[in-house]
Amino acid sequence: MTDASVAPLDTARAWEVVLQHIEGELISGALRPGDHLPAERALAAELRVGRSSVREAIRVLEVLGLIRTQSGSGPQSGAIIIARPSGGLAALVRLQVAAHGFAVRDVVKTRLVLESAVVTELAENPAAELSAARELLDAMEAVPAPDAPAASRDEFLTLDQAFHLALAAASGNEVMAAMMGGLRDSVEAYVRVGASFLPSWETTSARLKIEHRGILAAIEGGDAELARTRIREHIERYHAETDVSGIHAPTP
Amino acid sequence: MTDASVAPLDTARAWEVVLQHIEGELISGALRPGDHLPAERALAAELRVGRSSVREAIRVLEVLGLIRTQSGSGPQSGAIIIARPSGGLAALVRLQVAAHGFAVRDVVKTRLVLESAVVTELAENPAAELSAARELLDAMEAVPAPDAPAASRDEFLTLDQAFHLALAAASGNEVMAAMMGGLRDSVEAYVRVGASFLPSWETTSARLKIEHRGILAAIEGGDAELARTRIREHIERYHAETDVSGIHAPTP
DNA sequence: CAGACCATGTGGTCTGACCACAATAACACG
DNA sequence: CGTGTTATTGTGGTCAGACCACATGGTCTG
Repeated sequence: MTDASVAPLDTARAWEVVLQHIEGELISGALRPGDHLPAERALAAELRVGRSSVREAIRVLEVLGLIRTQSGSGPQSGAIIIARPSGGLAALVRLQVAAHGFAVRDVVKTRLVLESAVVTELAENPAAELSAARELLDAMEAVPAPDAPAASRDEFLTLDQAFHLALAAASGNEVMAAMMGGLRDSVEAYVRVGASFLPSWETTSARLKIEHRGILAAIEGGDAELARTRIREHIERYHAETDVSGIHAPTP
Repeated sequence: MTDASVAPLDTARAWEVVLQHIEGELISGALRPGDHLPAERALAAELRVGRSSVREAIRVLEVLGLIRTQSGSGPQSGAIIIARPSGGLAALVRLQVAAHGFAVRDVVKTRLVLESAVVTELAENPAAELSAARELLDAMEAVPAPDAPAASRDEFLTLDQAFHLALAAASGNEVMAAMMGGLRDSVEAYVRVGASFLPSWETTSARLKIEHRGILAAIEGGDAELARTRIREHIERYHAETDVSGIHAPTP
């Protein structure tokens, strides 16, 4: 048994050792998406660190969206390398916005830049697979919006986000897709609050549907310039309408 | 004392409770950059969770670049909210690349999109403060590059990155600056490896200097289109030259 | 008054012990 | 012989307590 508490020997904290070990195995290809990480206890023994240190590294990987953990037994249990990235960026951006107070304006601006690039890419690539986006638009039409109970508003907003993400996914650039998702999530709260203050949700949602169709049409028509213009107006108008800059924190 | 092991009561894991608690205090403004988090033991007692759960949350925040931890005593010890965000995105992207979640190509592409937006913004805004970028270019000229010992190469690359970040900072959009920095950092390793394989570093660095001057000149001349073209060629050419896509893993 | 010296508080780590859960193996019973 | 039930095993999730190394600040001594 190793003597207890041998922390600052190598300057690298124990959990960093674990993290670097796993990263190394990812780079070398010893670990690939779908693979299981060794059990926490086994990893701890292998690397000669405490299980708590292993857990701290595992936690980081989980939040970063690299692995998924599941207790219990069987093939689905343990820590599994996730193939498709998700969540991590959203959590990061959300927390950075919360902590450092990134201006919502800057977040929206950045998102606009990315979305413009996405639609440009799609418009210039006729082979783009847009059926997913199309289906989401159909689903949006189907949302019951009689007089907009909060539930249907939320459902619509969810579909709205899914539409934008579908476009990003269609572009094939997962980095951009993940970033867009993260940026959108981080201003999500503001959007939902703002949406509840709209004079007429029915009017707004109808306009949003039209704008979405317009964006998709521009892409399918191969008109990148038009697609850029429309996505810009779509985002800018929406955030102008749902502006809640005077609400933020209840500064008395 | 609370009964030991009361995990799946509320469906939220203990460390998530801690994370959400801290996030809430960030959003509400109770915690601001520069503030100290409560001591781990105190936080654990307050939230009725184990210290290890608190540590897992702290670890996540640290990797995400939100806090800095320092053992010992005094004003500099403990977990402190970091003022300027850094590192987090780079770590995330780097690990995602390692896990094959992101392609380096996509990372570079995304960076290109952001940088294009930055130079466009700068070119269209005559009031932009570019003195920092200018000074960095002067510093680059001064780097002794006789026959490029590795040290001067590294120094040059550092200044190179600083130049790009200075442009982003000048645009005033912190989100974009943070993302650009993170993306650049995440491919840093690839860049440095590639740079060591260049046939003639002297030639390359001379070209890079010229390109940098050209970008800055286009911005100062208010020619957004030209600035975009130049930044694109700058980045694309560089990554074409330092392409190490065939190196990666020694797939036998 | 200055320097040495402990007391204190902090993160960092390890160990050992539970719990809840899911899959599987072993078993008993009709 | 088949089938349903019951241990067994292995996993993450959590907690509690114990050290260590370190930095600080007050206290004590020469």
